[in-house]
Amino acid sequence: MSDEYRLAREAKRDALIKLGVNPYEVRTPERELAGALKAAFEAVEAKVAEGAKLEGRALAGRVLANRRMGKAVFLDVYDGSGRMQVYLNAKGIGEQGMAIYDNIDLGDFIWVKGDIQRTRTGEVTLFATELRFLTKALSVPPLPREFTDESGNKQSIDALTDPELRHRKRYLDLMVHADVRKRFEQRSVIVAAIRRYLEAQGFLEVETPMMHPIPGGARARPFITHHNTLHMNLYLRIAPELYLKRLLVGGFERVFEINRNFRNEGIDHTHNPEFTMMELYEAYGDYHSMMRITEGMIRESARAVRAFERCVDVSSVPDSELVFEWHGQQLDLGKPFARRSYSELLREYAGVDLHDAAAIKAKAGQLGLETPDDHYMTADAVLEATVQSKLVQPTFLIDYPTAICPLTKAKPGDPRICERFELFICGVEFANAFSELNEPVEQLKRFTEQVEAGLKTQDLEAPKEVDLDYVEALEAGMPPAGGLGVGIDRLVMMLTNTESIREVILFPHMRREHADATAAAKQRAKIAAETLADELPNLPGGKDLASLVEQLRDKLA
RNA sequence: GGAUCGGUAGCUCAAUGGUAGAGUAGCGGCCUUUUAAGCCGUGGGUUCCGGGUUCGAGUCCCGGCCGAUCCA
Repeated sequence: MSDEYRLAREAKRDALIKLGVNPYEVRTPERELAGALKAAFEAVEAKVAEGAKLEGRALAGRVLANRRMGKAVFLDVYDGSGRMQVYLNAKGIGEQGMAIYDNIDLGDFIWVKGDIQRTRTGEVTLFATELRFLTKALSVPPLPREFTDESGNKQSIDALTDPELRHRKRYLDLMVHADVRKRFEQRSVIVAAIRRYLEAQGFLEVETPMMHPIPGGARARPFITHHNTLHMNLYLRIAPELYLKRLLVGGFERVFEINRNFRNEGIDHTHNPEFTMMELYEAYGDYHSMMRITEGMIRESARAVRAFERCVDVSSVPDSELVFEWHGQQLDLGKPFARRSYSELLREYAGVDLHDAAAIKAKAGQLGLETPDDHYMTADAVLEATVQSKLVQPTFLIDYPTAICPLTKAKPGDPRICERFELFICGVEFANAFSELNEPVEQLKRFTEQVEAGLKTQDLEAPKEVDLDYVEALEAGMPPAGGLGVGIDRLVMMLTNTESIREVILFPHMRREHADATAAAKQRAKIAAETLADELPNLPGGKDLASLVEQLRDKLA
């Protein structure tokens, strides 16, 4: 029978109730962390020659190992700080206590109190004089095993190695993999370091809408959602950019936001449909100040990770210690980042002049690239194919062609080139920044061209509509400014030497398990029918159609 | 979107087209300082789903679902 485990645990749960024990206890008596108890014990030990002892200390946590030695028992209890061994016997906790013990399974939570001493084998152990049951686990935790094989090598059998299971049931992954927990702690350390860095420079953290009436600020297909009572479609944001710049118009001079963006594109080891982006805007700044901030922010994040790894103070980590390994490369984040111009690198690696449309087209053909019917978009494809992977050490790729940067100010003296950079490390884009375009007339022109070009070429990623409200905001006057976006997930990947974005996102997107293609299609059709039924009555002449849709909806239901 | 690989006990994995197994976890027993505890005994399966070939399919074929890797 497949649920014998569950039945056994349910029986123990019921036995606990019979003993007068609540298997889902409400309150936990005072307790200390395993790590703190060990440290305290070792401090006592340092002063006492023999028989060091800490009396009457309590611990709470999850039981993940149970070694019964006849009438004595050793449990491994884990809390947020780590592991502590607990010793139980009838002499310590009484027959009643041992009766409770008989109903403990791996995965359950308990509270114990007693004296801390070393065992004969030298392990710091809590010899329990009191045992309380806290929480029953009805399923078996996947347990990692370590053992020594025939040839004497230490081997470990990892529980839960299947990435699918690990991601779908992240709670189990976290429960049994200390390194996974650590990676997410590092993520938090990185985000905290960024906040600290920006706040120290006078940036204000703000929150702007996640649901946009017109998606903008990036080239990407949006997710569409619907507001029922407003009878309008909304888009999950693809970038916060246009809202943050409205704040510069309003008078905030330094703002940033760390939050999710949503892009309706494929999923692979570097793309998750929702990902975390840091965007900031600095009034009176430009792309030079953005380079300074980008470099400083990444360096401070790196320093924070090093300090966390070594359990030392952040300020004690020198720049020379900021070498990180990623994709098998040694990356020196302590040294100043290189700056190379777009046209220079294109000439160096592709052998073509950025402004020579014919040469670019020929090169693209030679590389077998799908060429959009657009000079500078083709140039960008050529650059991506020839240059990008060569940029291993941190490199600012600067001075982009204006034609592919609708939100960027042109360089004084050359309208074909604009003040934008992207930061590449190991061939991966880490940051995107520019001197922000703040001329409303020019902005309207570029937006309009972008929409028209997108319609003409059926470009799904191009904007479908001009955000006139944003242009109107610029008419009120936005100060000259620099803006910057940094992908947080990628930064965490680099600083934790991780190859897949799914390993740095707690709950990466997964398809539904046991999905049925037919049922899913029916579901989508049903949603479409309901939306239509909702919308049609509001259209002139829509009433007749609405009744047809009602029939359709009933059939699908 | 394409190619390749994978899905077997709670977990980690075996199984030439011929009775689906092992370790661990579970259950029962012995053992009051163990730590992969040990020893004895014992239960546990929709082999991802649906078809097909075959006397016979975990295995071969087709379709689907869910992943992984590489490519676009």
